[in-house]
Amino acid sequence: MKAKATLKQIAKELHVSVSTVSKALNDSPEISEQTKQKVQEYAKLKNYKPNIIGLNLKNRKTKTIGVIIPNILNSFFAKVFTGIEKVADARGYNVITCISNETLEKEAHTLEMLSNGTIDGFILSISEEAQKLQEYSHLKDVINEGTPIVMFDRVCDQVACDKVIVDDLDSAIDATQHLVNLGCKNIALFSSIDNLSVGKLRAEGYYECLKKNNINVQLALTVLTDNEADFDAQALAVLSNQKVDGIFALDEHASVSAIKLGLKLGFKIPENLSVIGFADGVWSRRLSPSLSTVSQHGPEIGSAAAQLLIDRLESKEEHLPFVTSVVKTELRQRESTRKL
Amino acid sequence: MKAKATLKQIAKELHVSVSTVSKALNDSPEISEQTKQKVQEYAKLKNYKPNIIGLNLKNRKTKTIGVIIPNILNSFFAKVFTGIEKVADARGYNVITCISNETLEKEAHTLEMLSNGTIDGFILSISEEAQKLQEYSHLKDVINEGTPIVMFDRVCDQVACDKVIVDDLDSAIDATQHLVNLGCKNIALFSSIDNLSVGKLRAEGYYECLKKNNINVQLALTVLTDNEADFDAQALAVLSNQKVDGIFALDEHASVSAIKLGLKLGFKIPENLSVIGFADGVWSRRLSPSLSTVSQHGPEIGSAAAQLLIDRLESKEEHLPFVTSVVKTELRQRESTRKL
DNA sequence: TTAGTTTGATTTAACGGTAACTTTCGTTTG
DNA sequence: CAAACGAAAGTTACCGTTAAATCAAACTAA
Repeated sequence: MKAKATLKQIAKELHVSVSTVSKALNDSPEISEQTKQKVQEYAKLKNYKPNIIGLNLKNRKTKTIGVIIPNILNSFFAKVFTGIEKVADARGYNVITCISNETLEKEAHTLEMLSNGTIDGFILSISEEAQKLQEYSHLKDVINEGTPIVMFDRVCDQVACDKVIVDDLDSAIDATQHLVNLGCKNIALFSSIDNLSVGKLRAEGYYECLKKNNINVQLALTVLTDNEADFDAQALAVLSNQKVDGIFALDEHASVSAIKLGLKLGFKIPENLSVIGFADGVWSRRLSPSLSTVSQHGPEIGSAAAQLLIDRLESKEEHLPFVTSVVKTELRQRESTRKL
Repeated sequence: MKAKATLKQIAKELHVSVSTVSKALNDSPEISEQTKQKVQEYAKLKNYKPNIIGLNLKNRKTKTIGVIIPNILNSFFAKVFTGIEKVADARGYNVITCISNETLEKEAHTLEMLSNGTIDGFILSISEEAQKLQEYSHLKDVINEGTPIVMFDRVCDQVACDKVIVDDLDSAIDATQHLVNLGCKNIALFSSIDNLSVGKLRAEGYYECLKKNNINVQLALTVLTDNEADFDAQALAVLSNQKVDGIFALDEHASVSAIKLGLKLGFKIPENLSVIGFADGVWSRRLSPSLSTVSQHGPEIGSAAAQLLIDRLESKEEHLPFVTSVVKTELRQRESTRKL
């Protein structure tokens, strides 16, 4: 292990000054071709790479983005992450990733730890706990200190920043309408994320659509929980006692359970039970029957968020207005719904 | 947005020297209690946070780990990542994450980009392409420059570094043996990762186990591909023509396809077809029937890797010997295999 | 010839922080 | 009363890099 080459070292060994070396390597016109060549060759020989830390200090920026994700095992977030990473990489940025584990404490701690020069800006989706407690001061603080934030998916109105969301309300209306169009009369609403802003919006879309079609909301067909265990129990009850012929599931767990419980209770899917769920593409395809989904375009959300952040970071304009970018969802019909 | 507080600023505003402020904030005994208190209070008021970049430069380290993962959508890697992140966080390290997308180019590029002071060490799983081409010089270069690497899961003997692996061979033997014990006579081998070191090892375990039980390997029951499309075609053929009564699947895709194709072709699982696969826990449980798996303990692999790396980074010992840590797998019986 | 410009390099300062090494000054102590 | 000590603060150098300012020598033009 040879010590890493620095400008100083090279300068000494070539008997020139540090700044000559620096300029030569940056191809400055102030330096003669001869010297440039000599320095560049020697630098290559020594495998010189400019130390980024020194540069960061000088430039007061790091070309690094902090990403805070509630849970990387949720494939939606994993997909968003791929979108972020791709754009960041293409534009020359690194990504520091942290997992809040849905806790406020970890989220706030991460924000605190990284907002000291380590990163230039954040992309995050708010943790369940922060959203439940409506505690957003840690986010505001960071923004006030001058570190921009882009929020995605789970956002909150109270914080002024760029946002990337899915049109949850409209998507839910469309999905529900699709079930109505298929002829479903008793459409159940399944959610295990009723604590999240997105969960509430999607539920609202369901209600709105039913009203528009003059269908009464049946509380007995509604499962709104904020955890998987409660959900499974209630969903089982609803499916056992009712003549459900359609299910609209608001999250991945609810979607999978809908199919699994439906099959177990003897429903024929999609013949006498149609299921549409918010879920990720890869696994929806792998289920049998494969799940018709509201596809959220995770990678697009991620890349939109990264573009927004980097655009802001690189803009000389100090007071760029905040934008909220809406990524359209798409209804992907697979085997769990009848064809129209 | 107020400018961030620096020592210099505070010093000027309090009419003391920079080093007095620095020492006061670090609670040095050289400074009087009075001054300390004054400085500390003022710093808190100004919400001073030491700029990490300056410190990094001084200390010649960043307390940041670079993680290179072939594909974050593969839930095994996502699980490993959670393990890495958890340990890193607990020990005060940040994690920069990059996705190689299974390409050599991105892997090498990432290594190159980050090994200039940005990070203290790497944790990575070799990309498919690098493994196929047996191209490891980029890894050796980084190590030679003094940046330690820990490899996990997909490793290679040619590079001297710490490694964390699963005992793929033994796990495969155990899994196959379990199928034999269940009375399976015609056990198919399903792999869509035959290009990877781990895939080859697992296949070898299958062969070894059959030999031990005096069962002939039937080529007609063997599907060894390196991509999902080929796999599906061949697997369908094998299942259509044969009296298969057991399947040992070496990766997630092969596992899911085994169940899906089996059901489609009219097999009763587990009554007349037992399936065991290498796969992730969450989704295996969600399949119907749920999949019996060789559980790879992703989080443990990640945390072991992070511990190894950080231990090395923080050791004063220059030439710590390289270790290979083996994380035991576990056979998780679910609905896709009969009970013994 | 001499001032003025070019060319090519060096010096210096700066980014933010730490720490070894001074300096200053009041208090003991011989 | 002066030398010695110690507390508390200030100076300086350094980490690696860039860039503005400066400098020296060679060349150009009046």
